[in-house]
Amino acid sequence: MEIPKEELDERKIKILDAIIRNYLATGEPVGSRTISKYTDLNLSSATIRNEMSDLEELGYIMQPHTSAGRIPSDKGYRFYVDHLIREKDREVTEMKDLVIEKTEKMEQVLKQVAKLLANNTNYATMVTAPSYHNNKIKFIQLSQMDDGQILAVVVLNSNIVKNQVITVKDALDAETLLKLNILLNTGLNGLSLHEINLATITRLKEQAGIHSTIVSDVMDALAEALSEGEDLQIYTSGTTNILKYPELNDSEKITNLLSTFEEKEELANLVNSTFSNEETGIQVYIGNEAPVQTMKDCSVVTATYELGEGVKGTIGIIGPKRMDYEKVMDSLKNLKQQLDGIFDKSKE
Amino acid sequence: MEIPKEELDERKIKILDAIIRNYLATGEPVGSRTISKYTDLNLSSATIRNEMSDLEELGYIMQPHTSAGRIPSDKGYRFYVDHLIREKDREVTEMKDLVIEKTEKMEQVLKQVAKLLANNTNYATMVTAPSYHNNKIKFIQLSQMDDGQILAVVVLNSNIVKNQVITVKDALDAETLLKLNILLNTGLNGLSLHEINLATITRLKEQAGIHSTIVSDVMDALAEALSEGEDLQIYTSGTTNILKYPELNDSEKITNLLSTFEEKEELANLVNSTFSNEETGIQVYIGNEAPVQTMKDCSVVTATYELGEGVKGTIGIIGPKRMDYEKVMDSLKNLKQQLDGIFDKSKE
DNA sequence: TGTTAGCACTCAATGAATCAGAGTGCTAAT
DNA sequence: ATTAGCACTCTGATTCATTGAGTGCTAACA
Repeated sequence: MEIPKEELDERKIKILDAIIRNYLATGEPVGSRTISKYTDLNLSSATIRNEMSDLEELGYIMQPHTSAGRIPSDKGYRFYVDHLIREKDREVTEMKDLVIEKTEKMEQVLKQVAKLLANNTNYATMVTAPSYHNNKIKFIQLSQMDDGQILAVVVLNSNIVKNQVITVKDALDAETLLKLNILLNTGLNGLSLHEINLATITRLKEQAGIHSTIVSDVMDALAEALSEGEDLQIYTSGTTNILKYPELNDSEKITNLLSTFEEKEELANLVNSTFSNEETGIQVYIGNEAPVQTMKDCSVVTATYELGEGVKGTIGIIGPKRMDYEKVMDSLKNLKQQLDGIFDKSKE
Repeated sequence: MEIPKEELDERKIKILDAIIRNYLATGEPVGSRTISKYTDLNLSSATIRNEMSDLEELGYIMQPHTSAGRIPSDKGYRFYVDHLIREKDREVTEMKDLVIEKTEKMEQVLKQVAKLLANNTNYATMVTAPSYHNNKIKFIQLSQMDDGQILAVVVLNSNIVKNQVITVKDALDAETLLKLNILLNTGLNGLSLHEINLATITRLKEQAGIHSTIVSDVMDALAEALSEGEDLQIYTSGTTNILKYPELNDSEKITNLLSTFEEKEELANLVNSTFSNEETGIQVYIGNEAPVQTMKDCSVVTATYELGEGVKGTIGIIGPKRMDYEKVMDSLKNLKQQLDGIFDKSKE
């Protein structure tokens, strides 16, 4: 990926660049005459035609039909994204609107992010809540709620709170409850969720003695409360934006896409495969590269943000292949930074 | 509404009925010949034509264009819904799929309901969480989470749990916390949310003495935690179903409709105006009757369910005007009953 | 050898013209 | 009051010609 492919000389690259930029701007196939004027290399349309013919043979561009101009192929877009995008530092003014309002509720923040991004880009967006896997238990509290019902509250390191109601045979007296609370807190505090293994659990049960069944119940509840998070909170926004792009505006495509957004399960694939990847933390899927079949006519750009200690979430933008990659990647980079920081702020 | 309008004699009603039923089934404008065969009254198409001409003049049906059959007008649909739908007891078999799985989480249940209903009807659906207004406080618990942070947990009568993190200047010792907990619980338990007035609050503060500021904080937190519910939780499902109906399948309409579903704010109007209304608890909006402008080409059927003691929520179905009103109303009745019951069950 | 002018050719998009079919409204007969 | 019959209207599908953008190729040129 490092070496600009040898198969393309300077001039071809310039032409390819011009074609793609022009197409991104207009959405129309671009012809040789246009390029002949648009670029600074002073060449006649005929020469451009020859070059374009080569570029097509190499697979970077294609014709919708014989007598039309050229549009970029997936390979073309890929080349553009990998080599042609300038890392120009865009004025930050434009990003002003992307300032996240500070709120207590994680959920609110994420919804806000999705919305903001959708409005700002005119594409569809998704944001996932951070995964809890590496999150640590900060605090556990059991309280008697009712005869026969106990409320278990678990607070995780990033101030995420989970509740679970446990039904027990007989009410516990205050003293026992206090003991259990202390037991659980000393036993589990500071553990990350997958550090709670069988050994930990049996040890707790032993210590609980006569009340070991309660401990079991609590562990079950804990598992359930947290596995609820497992099936992944995903917030989407601006899904109707995709209706704006004629190349996607076909009844079947729209149904498929919108369904994918509504069901959300599929989107998890995007998230799962998006982890990893290089220093920038931003990943671009063009057409079929995306791990979600229904998005084969789209491009997807994702970023992962991190709330400290491996607690990660994903932001994604879904739009037509001819999306404004530069702007989108910039917006994501910007938001990613803000989100990376938000944890510390919310702590203070 | 009681008296079948005198302007329609027996025969006209029969014909209108036939036209509407036929149109609901096919979606095509229906002509005189069709009616002439479809009904048992043995009349020639010519006679039907005369009657249809009358019906049109009276505003019950209309022609998309001169040489087409007739379709029902809003007034026609209204008449149909009010007078023509038979209260036949539909086999319950068909409803089998509509059994709600019992789950602890209210949120899960509601999402499930929306989905179930959407799959079953092929229309778009919405379900709102019950409003808390008349819900009573069951239990409050403050716990020390961290230095400077207190976790407040509030459980409402219907087992809805809300958390709020409170930041305080200095940590409280266990004893004080216990006192505050007792104070709050004895002071607020069993009160519905709007029963907490200034008098209650000042009394609490007095009793708290030196810690009155904490009480203030708690009340603020309480307000915030519960007002979050105010901006109305609405779950939608099957929104892409509306793409299936050609009469709605027009780019602009779709954008508007889907946006309404995504934004959700507008949907609140449906909910607010849907309260009240007669014994069945089911309400039908046809076209412009709906309090949401974007739904002028749709019909909306809503039902309110009740989780005891005035804690109400709404279920709604949004589809084309030619929706299967009978089936929809039956489904809603069915679900409404199940939901009305679910509270008691989840208590046991 | 690379570049360019010129020309024939292709194809999508547009619009006019035509035609069939469904359905109506009206009139005259029963 | 009902019906048969017919002229009329309008939509939707089909065909056909026209236009214009853009290409590929060839031959001339620097």
